[in-house]
Order: sequence, then structure tokens, then C-alpha cells
Amino acid sequence: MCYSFSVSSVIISITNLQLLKYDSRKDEIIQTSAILFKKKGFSAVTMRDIAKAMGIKAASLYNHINSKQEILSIIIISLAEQFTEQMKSIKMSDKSSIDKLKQIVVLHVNITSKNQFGMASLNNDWMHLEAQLPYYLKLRKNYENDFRNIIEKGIEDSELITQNPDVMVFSMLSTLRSLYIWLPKKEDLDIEKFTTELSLVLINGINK
Amino acid sequence: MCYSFSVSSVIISITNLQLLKYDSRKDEIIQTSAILFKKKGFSAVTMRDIAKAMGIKAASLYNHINSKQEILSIIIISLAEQFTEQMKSIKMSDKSSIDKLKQIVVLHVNITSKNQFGMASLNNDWMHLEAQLPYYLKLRKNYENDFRNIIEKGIEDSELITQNPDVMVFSMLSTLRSLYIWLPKKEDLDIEKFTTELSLVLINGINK
DNA sequence: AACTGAAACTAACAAGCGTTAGTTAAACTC
DNA sequence: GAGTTTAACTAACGCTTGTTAGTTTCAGTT
Repeated sequence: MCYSFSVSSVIISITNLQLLKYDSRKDEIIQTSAILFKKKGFSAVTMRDIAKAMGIKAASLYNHINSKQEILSIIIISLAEQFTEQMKSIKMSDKSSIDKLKQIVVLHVNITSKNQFGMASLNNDWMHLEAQLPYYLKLRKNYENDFRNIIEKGIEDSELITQNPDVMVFSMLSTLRSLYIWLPKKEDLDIEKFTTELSLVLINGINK
Repeated sequence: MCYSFSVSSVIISITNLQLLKYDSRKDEIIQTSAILFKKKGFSAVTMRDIAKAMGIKAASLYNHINSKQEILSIIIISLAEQFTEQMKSIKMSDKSSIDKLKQIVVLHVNITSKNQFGMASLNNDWMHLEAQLPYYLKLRKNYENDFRNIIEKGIEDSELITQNPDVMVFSMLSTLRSLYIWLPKKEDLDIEKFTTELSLVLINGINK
């Protein structure tokens, strides 16, 4: 066993400010990496790029993380799990299908506005996950299924038009997934107002 | 002058089947590269990957192309110019704004269905263009401006709802740009039917 | 004052990268 | 058949990649 602790050393660890700082340093690496990944993509960013952006040497990164892969996994999986978790509470609520769809719009705007860089990795670099790739694909498939089920229920209940639900999921989800590109461009954006406008356009269209 | 020809040698070139075959071999490299670029992204694909997919050695590729960069430029710029050209004829036509938007949907579905792999590079790897990056950005900006002008005209003419045109452009264009992900999934797709359904959803929404 | 551990460092590794030089074999032109 | 061209090849180049080993610095604990 490499990392076994006595009871006393655990207590020391908890009260040790250094250890807390360690964790925040790891977060710094992940945040910095996400910024670079958005600009050039995972494969084009080197460990030396990440280190330089933090003002340290590449080798020093390995005091905090195990591999370049791990950085990507943490970025993507934590976001995918946020979507999964919040979709769960949306689908279990007793609202109408249209209200559920509006809540999905809110969900995407919220997570994206707080994670504009990470969302780029989620959208563009998921294929470079290795061990975690099957898990990610499972989460994504479940999410899309939940989305389609809400739409199919809306069609059954005559809330929504009788059209191919796949096309409807595709159209809405494509827009929501692209939010990470657009949100940062509108810096002084009223998030609440934007969410309302976007819901209106996605659900009622643009035709007068 | 490295490549000057006498009149007779030009005539020979035109009637020379080898030279035509040369061009098609270059096209093969570009097509093969596009397939790999879609799967892993430009940066993660090596010249040895491309060569292996064609059953030759990496060095042999350089008999047909000048650099890895050049492959990417040809893929992206040729598509961007197709969009630019066809947008030109749409905006100059005397149709209503809604009909122009429907034509833009047709434009995207057509180009994407014929270039599913290249469209991935256009969307994800444009930042790895080097010399051609400013030109690409100019074409993209012009395209988005033309798109927004059509929508603004539609609002003026009371064809479209009075809403933020940026949100409307964002919503429609995000969906159209994601077509390369979805079209290949529906293999036995009736393109014409799909285009009609998509136009309906984008313009009239999904609300009953 | 001695000890501990976090977090930086230097130096280096083996593997892989895009690309070039020079060669070869086969297919065309005359 | 001699000469030319196309398009493959082998071999290698200098550079960059992710990562490891071992060392140093320094603040906090005992």
C-alpha cells in the first residue's frame, strides 16, 4: 500500500492549509487547460503550453495531475454529469412538456455561461477520452433519449406539432450545444432575457 | 522560372492521361484526410495515418501535396467558397425573406450531404489554417452578415417576429452548422423530405 | 533546530512528428 | 527501343511530444 495514513495523519491533513491549496492548484491547471483547449483543441495543446500559461515548467504539472488525459477527463466528465443530474430532476418534475423544454434551455444556458471553456472540450474533444469514453457515450445517449422522450410525450399530448421527433431534438440540441461559441461574444448579456428570447425562438419559431 | 512550358508541352499536358490521374490522386489524399480529420481532428491525424489509410508511405504523399497544412486549406476554403457563392445568388434573388431562409436551409443540406467529412473540418479545424485564416474569417463574417441582413429585412417587412435578430441567426445557423453530425446517422434519409421538415421546425417552431 | 511535505526545478528519455533527399520501378511518349 | 515522367520507395533529418527521475527550496510542524 502506497498511500496509507494513520488516524492522526488524516486529522493533520484535514487541518493542513497546504493540502487545501494543493487542490486549488489542480483546479487552476484544469481551468487554464480548458482555456487553451478551447482555442486550439486538446491535441494541439502541449503540456509545455499549459505550464507556460501558468508560469511554471511542464514537469511541475505532474505534482498535481497524473496525465494530460486526466485533465481532459475531469473537464468533460464533470460537465456531462452535471447535465445528467439536472436532466433527471427535469424529467421527473410534473410540468408540461413545453415547460420541461424551457427548463432544458435554462439548464444549457446556465452550465454554459459558467463553463464556456469546458463546454468547448465537451463538444469537440470527447473522442480523445480513452478509458472514460464508453462512460461518456452512455451519459450522452441517455441524455438524448430523455430529451426525445419529453418531445414524444409533448406530441402525444398535442402540445407539440406532429413531426419527426428526431428532427426536433436535432434542431434544439444543436443550438443548445453551440451556446459556448455565442455566449462569450455577447459580453454584457442579460442572461435571463437571452434565455427567454432563445426559448421563444426555439419553441415558436421566427414566423410571424 | 521553374515551371514554364512551351505551347507544345501544354498541349501534351492536356492530352496526357497521367496528368489527369495525378490530380485525382491528390483528390484521393484530400478525401481520405477529411475522413480522418472528422474522426480525430486535424492535429491528432499524422501524415503516417493518412498514408496508411491509402496503403502507401508518408513520404509518397509529398509527390502530390506540399504540406499537411495545404490539405486542410483545400478542404476548408473550397467549402467556404461554395457557401459564399451560393449565398450570393440567394441574397440577390427577389424572393421573400422566408423563402430566402428556406433556400439557405437547402444550401446547407446540399453541401453537407455531399461533404460530410469536409464539413467537420470547416467547423472544428478552421483555427489551424495559417496563411488562409484571415481569408476564411472574412468569408465567414460576410456570410453571417448576409444571413442577418435577410432576417432584418424579414422583420422590417413584418414577415418575421420582432425579436433580436442575433438570436435568430444564432439559432438557425447553429443547427445548420451541426448538420454534418446528424445527416450521416440517418443513412436511408430522404433528403428532400428532411429539408422540408427542418425548414418547418426552424421557421415555425415546434409549438402546436 | 531538526523534520516533513508540497511544489517548484533541471535534465533527460524514448517515441513520434512533418518533411526532405535520393533512389527505383513501371508506365507513357516519341 | 531510348528517353522521360509519375509515383512509389528507403532512410534519415531536426524538432517536439508526454512523461519520469532526482534535486532543491521553503513554509509549517514538532
